[in-house]
Amino acid sequence: MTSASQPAPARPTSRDVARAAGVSQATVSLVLGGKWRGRVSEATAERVRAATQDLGYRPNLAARSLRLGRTRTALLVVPALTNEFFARVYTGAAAVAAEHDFGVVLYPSPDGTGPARDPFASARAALDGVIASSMAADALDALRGADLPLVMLDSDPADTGVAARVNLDIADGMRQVTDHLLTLGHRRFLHLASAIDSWTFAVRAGAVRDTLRAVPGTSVRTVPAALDVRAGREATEHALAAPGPRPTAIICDDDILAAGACKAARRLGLRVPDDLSVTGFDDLALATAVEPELTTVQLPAEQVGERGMTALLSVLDGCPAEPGSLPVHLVVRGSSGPPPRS
Amino acid sequence: MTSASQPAPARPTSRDVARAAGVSQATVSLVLGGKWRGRVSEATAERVRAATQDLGYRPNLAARSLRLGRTRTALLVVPALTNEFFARVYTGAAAVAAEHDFGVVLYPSPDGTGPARDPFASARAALDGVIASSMAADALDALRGADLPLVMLDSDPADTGVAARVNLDIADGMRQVTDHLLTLGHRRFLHLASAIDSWTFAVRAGAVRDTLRAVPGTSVRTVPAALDVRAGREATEHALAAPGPRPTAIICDDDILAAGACKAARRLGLRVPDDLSVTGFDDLALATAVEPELTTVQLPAEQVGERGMTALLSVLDGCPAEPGSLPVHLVVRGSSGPPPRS
DNA sequence: AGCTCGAAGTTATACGTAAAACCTCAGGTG
DNA sequence: CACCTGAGGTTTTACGTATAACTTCGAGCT
Repeated sequence: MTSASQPAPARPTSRDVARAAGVSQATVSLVLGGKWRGRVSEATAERVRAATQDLGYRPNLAARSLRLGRTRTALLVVPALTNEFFARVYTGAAAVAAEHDFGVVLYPSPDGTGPARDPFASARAALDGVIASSMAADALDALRGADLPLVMLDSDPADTGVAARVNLDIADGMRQVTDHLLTLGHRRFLHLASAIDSWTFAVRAGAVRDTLRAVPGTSVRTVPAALDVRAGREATEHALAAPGPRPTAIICDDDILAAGACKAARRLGLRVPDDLSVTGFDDLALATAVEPELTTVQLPAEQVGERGMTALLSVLDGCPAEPGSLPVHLVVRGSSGPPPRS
Repeated sequence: MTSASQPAPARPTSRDVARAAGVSQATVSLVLGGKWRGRVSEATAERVRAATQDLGYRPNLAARSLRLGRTRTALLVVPALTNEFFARVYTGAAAVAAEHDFGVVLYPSPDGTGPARDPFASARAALDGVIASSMAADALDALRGADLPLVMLDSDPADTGVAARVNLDIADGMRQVTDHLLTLGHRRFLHLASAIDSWTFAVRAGAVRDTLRAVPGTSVRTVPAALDVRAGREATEHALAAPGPRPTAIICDDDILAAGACKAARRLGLRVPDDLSVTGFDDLALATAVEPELTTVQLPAEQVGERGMTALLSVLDGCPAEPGSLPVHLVVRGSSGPPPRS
C-alpha cells in the first residue's frame, strides 16, 4: 500500500513496440519508416502498427535527429512578431510545415535592444534550413555563414547565396497606389517612408519616384520615419508645416505610418480625405480600425510564409524551387479621395 | 586538382575537440559541462576551452537531449500570434528562455479552422514543459494528459493540475475602468464582451457587474461579440439601436472591440467622447492609432511571458514558483469623458 | 539433387553526448 | 614498507533510432 511513487511512466520506445508485436526493433523501424515494400509481410506490418497504436508510441525525435543528421526543423528569421505582417507570415509557414511534419522555430532578430545574439544559438535544435525576411538585415551575415539552405523573403534579387526566393510584387503595389491617387487628380505628394534600410522599402521609394517621374507636373517629397504611429505623426506634422504649397496626398510605406499621418492631419485641422488623402500599405487590422478606413495595398502575408516553407522543402528535396512573385492588390477605402479644389 | 567536392565541412564533435586538446572525450564533456571542480586540472581545462573556441565547436543538441532525456525546450500555447498581446507574451518568454539557454516553440492553437492537431505533434522536439494561455481552451485537455510541468497564464485558480500560475489582475483593471467612468458621472453602461468562453473574460464581466452593483442607480447591459473590429461595430450598432434610454458609456473587453464601438458611434452620428464614452482593454498599438485615442487598461504582456518562463524554470529546478498576480493600470486618453448633459 | 534467388526477417552498428566506473600514480600514514 | 587516499584523468556504456549487412528458408530451375 505504500507504493509511494509510480516508477515513472517511461515513454515507450521502438523496442517496446517490437516486443509487443513479437518482432525485432529493426522491423518496427522499417514499418514505421515506410521503407518496407517487400521487406516485411503485410501481416507483420499490421501487427507492428497495432502495437504502435496500442502503446501510444511516438518516436523520440532527438534520437532520430542524431541518427539522421537532419532535424526537420526550419528557422524563421523575422524582425518582430509584434508586427502583424510577420505574425501572419509565421502562421502560413507553420501551417505548411505541419503538413510535412516539419517544425518552425522563430528568431525575432533583436531590434537594437539587447545583445545581438547568434541566431543559431537561439534555435535550440540543429536546423535543416532557414527562411529569412530581408528586413532582418542584422542577422543575414551570420545566416550566410552557416551553409544551410536559405530562403529569402522579399529580398533583393541581386543578393547571392540564396537557395530560393519568395517575393511580393511590392513595386506594382506602390504603382497601383500612386496611379490611384494620380487618377483622382493629385499632383503634389508626400512619401512617408520607413527609415529602415531594407530592400523592400527601397523598392517602394523607387516605385513612387518612377511612377511620378512619368507624369509631368507632379512633385514628391520623401520623409523617413520609424515604424510606429507616433513617429509617423511627428514626421508628417513636421513635413506639413514646411513652407511652400502643401501636398494633397501622402503615400505611406506602411499602414502604421498612415495611421500616424491621419492623426497629424487631424491635429492640423485637415480632414481626411477632403483636405488630404492618405494611403497605407500592408492592409493590417489597423487599416479598418481607424477612421476613415485606409486605402492600402493588401499583401498575402500567409501565402508568403506558405511559399517560403514550400520552397525550402523543395530545396531540401533537391528540386530547385520555382521563382515568381506574389501579386498584391490595391484596396480603396475612405482615406483617399479627390484633392481639394482650391 | 580534381578534388571535386569538399569532403563535407562536418561540424566538429566533442571528440574532435578532445583530439585537438590531447585529452579524452570524457574530459571535454566534463570541462564543458562545468562539473570538473577537482576532476580536471585548471591547465587541462584551459586547453580544452581553447580547442573548443578554436574549432568553433558547438554541442550537438540532439545527442545531448537523447542522453539527458531533457531538451531545454518549452512549448508556448497561445490562441493566435496575430493578436499583438500574445506576440508580446512570446517575446517576453523567449527573452527569458534565451538567457537560460532554453528554447521556446509555439503552438498557436487552431481557431476552429483546420484540423485540431495535437500540440505535441506540432512541437517537434520533446518538451520539458508547457506554458499555456487559458484562452487556448481547446488544447488544454491534451496538455493535462502529458505529465509535463504546466504553467498557466491568466487562468482560473480553481483549475487543477497546474504547476504554476501567472495571473494579471484583470478584475482590478476592469474595476479601475468602471470606477473611472462612474467618477465621470456615467450611470447607464453597455458592456461589450468577448464571446470567447475563457476565464479571463468571465472575470472582466464579473468585475463590471460587481462594481456597478455597489452603486445605486446604475444599469448595465452586456452584449457579446467576436474579437474583431467589424464584430464590435456591428454588435454596438445593434445594441445602440435598441429601445429605451441609450447608454452613455461602453466598456469593452478589448481594444479591438473598442475600436469597433467607436466606428459604430461615428456611423450613428455620435461623437466620442462627447456623446458616448468608450473604453478598451489591453493597450494595443491600436489604442493610440485610432481617433480619439482609447482610454484603456495597460497590461504588461512581456512580463507575463517573462514570469511564465521564469516560473517554468523554477518548477523544473524543483522549487515551486512563487505566486502573485501582476498589476495592471488604467490609461486615460481621449475616448472617455463626462456623459452628455441631456 | 544441387543451385540460385527472393521474401522476410534479424543482428549489429553508428550517430554525439554525459556520466558512472575504473585506472594510475605520487604523497602521506601507521 | 604495505596501505590508503585523492587528484587527474581514461574507458566504457547507454540514450533510441535507422539502416547496412547478414541469416534463414522455401520455391523454382537445370
